[in-house]
Amino acid sequence: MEKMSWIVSSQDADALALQSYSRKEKSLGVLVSNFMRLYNRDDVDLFGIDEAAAKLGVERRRIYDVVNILESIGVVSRKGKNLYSWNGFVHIPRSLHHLKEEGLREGFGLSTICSSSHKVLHDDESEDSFNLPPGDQDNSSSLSKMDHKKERSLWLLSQNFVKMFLCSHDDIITLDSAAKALLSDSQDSMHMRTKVRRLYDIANVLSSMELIEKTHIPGTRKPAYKWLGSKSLTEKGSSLFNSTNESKKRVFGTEITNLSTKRNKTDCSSNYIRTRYKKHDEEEMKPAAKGCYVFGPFSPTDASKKNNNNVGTNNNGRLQDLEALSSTHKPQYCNQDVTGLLGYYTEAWNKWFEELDRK
DNA sequence: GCATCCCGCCAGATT
DNA sequence: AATCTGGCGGGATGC
Repeated sequence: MEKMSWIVSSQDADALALQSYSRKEKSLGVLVSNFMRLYNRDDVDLFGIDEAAAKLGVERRRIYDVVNILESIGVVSRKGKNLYSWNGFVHIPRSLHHLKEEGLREGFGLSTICSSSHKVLHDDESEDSFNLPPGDQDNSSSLSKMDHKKERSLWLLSQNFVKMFLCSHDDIITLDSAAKALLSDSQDSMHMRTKVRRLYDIANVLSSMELIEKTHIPGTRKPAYKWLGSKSLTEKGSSLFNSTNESKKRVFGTEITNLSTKRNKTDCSSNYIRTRYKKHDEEEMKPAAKGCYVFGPFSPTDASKKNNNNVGTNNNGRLQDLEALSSTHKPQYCNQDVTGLLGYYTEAWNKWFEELDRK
């Protein structure tokens, strides 16, 4: 077919200008951040892969990556086909406790930076099957094929990576050393590469959750990760993903990810929802109060705060504030789902205030 | 030129 | 048979 790419309409040119690919915007870390914003709310119980993918504007495949890693630390758990339950941050300390005990039993307490020879967990060794996907929990005579697959799963790799931090005395671990340690005997360089790739994925997610942090081996340029731990996890759960304390390293969560062009193959037919959050908009959407996360970024509390400043405001004032708030933010949301969500909440607030008014 | 890791193919599992 | 899951590694992007 003839190429006519030099003849472009101004619209096309605009489209092209918008299509500058940014790898960072599409990172798993950003996705997790957005995922948290979407689901880290009291009123979320179950969610589906499809739904999450659509709302976050990414392919299903990426959601699998995220939920597998989140499941490894208990934030979500698989309930069935295309169905996960949202457990939230409160489950992390318990999961970490489990992982630590399990890890100690399995010999994860050895040094990991230099040594690469401690035994790798095979899943059937863990009696305690916390968070195992349903269906994996019962068959004790598990098939070796299954074990083989499980052994290579992101879920298990993530758990083992966390165990290394929890059980060893090294608070800094390189992905290389982790890969070696978790690769047991195989020194195959291809396996190593693959394992390291997966560890990057996991590290991105855990970094985004501020469980670990990228750093360097002291005195060298060698990149490594440091365990930040579960300190104030509950506080994190309430504030980490509401934009008040974003990571400085990467501007995680400032934009819905994976919305612009694909990396190479120009799939123009892609019907991904294209969305763009603006940092300053989010900054205006602060949580209700420290440690009191109610509605996530869509919290109505800004409105009520405004009210409090307005001595003697009536509900009309509240509604006006709400309308002002909604009109301030609404145009910024290009993602139909998110906009829909905002609309839903606005409507809910309106109803709530009307109710209050009547009373 | 190495570090990072997105992307989507496709095999295997599940319904 | 259709659909869901998710391991895997090519190769693009970042630094």
